[in-house]
Amino acid sequence: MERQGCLGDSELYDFVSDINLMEFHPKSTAGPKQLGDGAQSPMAYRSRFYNLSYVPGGHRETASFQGEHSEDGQPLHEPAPGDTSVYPYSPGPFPHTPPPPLTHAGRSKRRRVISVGQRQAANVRERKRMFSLNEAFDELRRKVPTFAYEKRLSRIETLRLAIIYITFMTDLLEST
DNA sequence: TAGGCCATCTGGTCCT
DNA sequence: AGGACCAGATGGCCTA
Repeated sequence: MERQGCLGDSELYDFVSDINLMEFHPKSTAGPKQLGDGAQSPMAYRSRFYNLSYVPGGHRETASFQGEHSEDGQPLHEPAPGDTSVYPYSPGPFPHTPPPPLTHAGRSKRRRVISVGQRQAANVRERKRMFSLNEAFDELRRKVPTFAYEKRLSRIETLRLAIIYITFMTDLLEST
């Protein structure tokens, strides 16, 4: 696993040490107060601080975009020209499809009826959009400094660490 | 086994 | 009209 970020060990050490002084208490209950009880290294402390676990080799790859294919491996396409089949309302087990709000005339407001093909095309676009979002997260992960053994940062951890990193670098610039 | 994280689906809303 | 964006719901995978 490659080292993320571009700081040298000493700089990283300083950065990590500086984090200790910042008021940032993510979800973890293991805050700075636990620094003395067994957190010998800044790495160990930092892991506690961010509620990150030491998982040697622990890494989960971001799922790659598999292209426009349905679950059964069939490629998904844009809706066929003649496809006028309407996507059924509340089709799946999802209870998050409440009945549309009714107007006084009893008709749904701005109800947008789409075909099965359009729904599938929208799903494909959404997957592409999320894939692109994850690519941006991966790029950000490579920019923020982490330790080699450290578990892959989650998205929320990446964002929070990036905020701290930017704050740290800004303070560093202003102090020089 | 519970909780965290993530991929995916879906409908609503906004914008072009 | 249709695409982009968003948030809620769900299920799978993984770890403690």
